[in-house]
Amino acid sequence: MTVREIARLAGVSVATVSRVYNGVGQVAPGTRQKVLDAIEATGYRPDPLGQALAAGRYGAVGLVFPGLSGPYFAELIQGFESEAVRCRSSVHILCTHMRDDSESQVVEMARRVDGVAVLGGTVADEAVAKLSGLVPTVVMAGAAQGTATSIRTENRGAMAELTTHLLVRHGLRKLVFVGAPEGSPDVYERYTGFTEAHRDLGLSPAEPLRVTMESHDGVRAADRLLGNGTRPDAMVCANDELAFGALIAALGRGLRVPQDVVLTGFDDAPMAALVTPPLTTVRQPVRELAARAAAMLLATGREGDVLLPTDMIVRASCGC
Amino acid sequence: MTVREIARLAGVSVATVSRVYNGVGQVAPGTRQKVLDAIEATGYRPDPLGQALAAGRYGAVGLVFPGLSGPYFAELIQGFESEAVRCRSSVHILCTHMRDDSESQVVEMARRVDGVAVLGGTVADEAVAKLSGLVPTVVMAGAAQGTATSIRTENRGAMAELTTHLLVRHGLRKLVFVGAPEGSPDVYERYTGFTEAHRDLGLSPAEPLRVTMESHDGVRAADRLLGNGTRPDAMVCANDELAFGALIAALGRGLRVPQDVVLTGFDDAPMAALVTPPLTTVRQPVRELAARAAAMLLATGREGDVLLPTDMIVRASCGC
DNA sequence: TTGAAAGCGATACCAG
DNA sequence: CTGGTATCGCTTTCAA
Repeated sequence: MTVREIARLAGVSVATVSRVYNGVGQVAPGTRQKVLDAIEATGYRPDPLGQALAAGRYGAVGLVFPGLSGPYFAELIQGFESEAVRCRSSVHILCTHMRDDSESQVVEMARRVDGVAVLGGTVADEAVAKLSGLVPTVVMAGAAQGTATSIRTENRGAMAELTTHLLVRHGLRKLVFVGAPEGSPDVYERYTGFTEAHRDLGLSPAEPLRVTMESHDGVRAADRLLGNGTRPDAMVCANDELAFGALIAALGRGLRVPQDVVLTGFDDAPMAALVTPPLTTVRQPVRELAARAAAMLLATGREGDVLLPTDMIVRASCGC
Repeated sequence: MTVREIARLAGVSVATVSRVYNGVGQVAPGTRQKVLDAIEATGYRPDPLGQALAAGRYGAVGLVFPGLSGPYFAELIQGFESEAVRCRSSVHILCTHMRDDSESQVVEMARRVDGVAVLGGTVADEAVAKLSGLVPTVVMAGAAQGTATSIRTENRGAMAELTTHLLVRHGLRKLVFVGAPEGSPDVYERYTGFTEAHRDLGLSPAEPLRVTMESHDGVRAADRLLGNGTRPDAMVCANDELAFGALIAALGRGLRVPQDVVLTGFDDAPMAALVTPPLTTVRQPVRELAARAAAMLLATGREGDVLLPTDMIVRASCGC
């Protein structure tokens, strides 16, 4: 079914079909009805390709992230997708993980979409800057580059608050940050909050235990940290997944949480409240972050950089 | 940059530019070089939209799934995406979760891609049949409908083997299947294997504990099952995530696994080998499943239905 | 109010 | 070996 078919069926020109379908311009009621009947009878829907070519718009937005695992990415993708679909836009995804030619692929993607949202730390800053010259771009959970805008959550302050809580309220001293600050802007900011809290109290923070962000990495981290005699007072994990892994490993060794070792996370994943002991963590609105990123891409008026608030959630795993 | 620009720059016709760029037909070396120079100088890359319109192909494939979380979906998406990108195709995603108009959205997606892979149980069978009339379709982890093909893993046999192991090798009797058979073809098949194993031994299986598939559901399931006096011998979880949640909940109550309660999973997620005790489960090639689904969509010769093998992985959580 | 026709960007056939 | 031109499906002037 093409416009021409419908035009033939309704005995009008393609221009009129287009006008009726899109509800623009003036069309006589009788003519309009003939066209609507033809559309109804055939179930005609315009080919998105033709529309895109004519309009110079693609009706699609892109989402770029490194790889994915755990509830964080699940929320991110679903938040983004929901908003995009609501705006009648389709969603392209690109996982760059472990691929060396990711920059060219991102640029390639940019040619097929009306805007791209990229997760901070996924591609090089220069690539983001370049991308932003091609198509509206928003960096999620990272810093804007070029003409891109950014949307992020308050990581640093929340982690500083959490760390201070451990240091002051619980009097802990041997804290180890679990996560790689170099891995992503998010983790970098969290680690910055961690060190700031120490410095503010005249303490010097330990080196972070650099691991990736999946729960099995938390298991390994706990095995390294809790195995020998120099066990830390607390493992301050860069996300909840790590904390869950660490929790399983700690319990598996017969250690008690929080008595023998304190554990904290970040994200407030659904399971955080359900594990024993419930996890002290920081809630961040990931779904909203992604949804707003999509909205920023699709909206006409461009918003500036956005910072979403986070909340420290104190449960029992810190000793409270 | 359009073909016309390049043609003008190189002093040739658009036809020649197209020939050079696509490496088809005969072009004189000198002419070829002029075109290549112009392409090089401008960084020209043909607009995918124009190509799609001319070729009647979109250079994109679609992936449809309910919602997502956990390692299963991570593997699925990444496997699909990797193969699609390898075949120079872009990836559209659609999450139907909790959306009532998913059928029309799937059809809408079908109009923008060269093929659609849908996860079994995501949309109604009739919708899949309809879809398969529109565009090449493959059902992952589910039954084919209409002209769609399917690719799945051997769920039933593996679960029957695992259940038999529990029943015969460990002499357990009170087994509870955790998962909703109605939720997806995958879980249905697993439950079928579970019941078959019972019947083969003249036993009658208990009703399944119907829960969704995320780890926090495993926590809740364990709380329900392990709380009162009628604790089962084993929780046979429909996937590893549920088992992890159940493990955390069990350990949190001071129960020992496998002495007090046996736990098994399905998927062999990375963490399965790392938890304490290591999880007895079934390994299924999710990544390969998804990659082959993408390949089936993109390949010229259509494959028939595919069944991928699974492996029972016996670790310590079953009592071995 | 309507239609003819010019794009949008690329491919491919048919002459030359 | 090369160029002109029709074509893909749609939108949008411009005239009538």
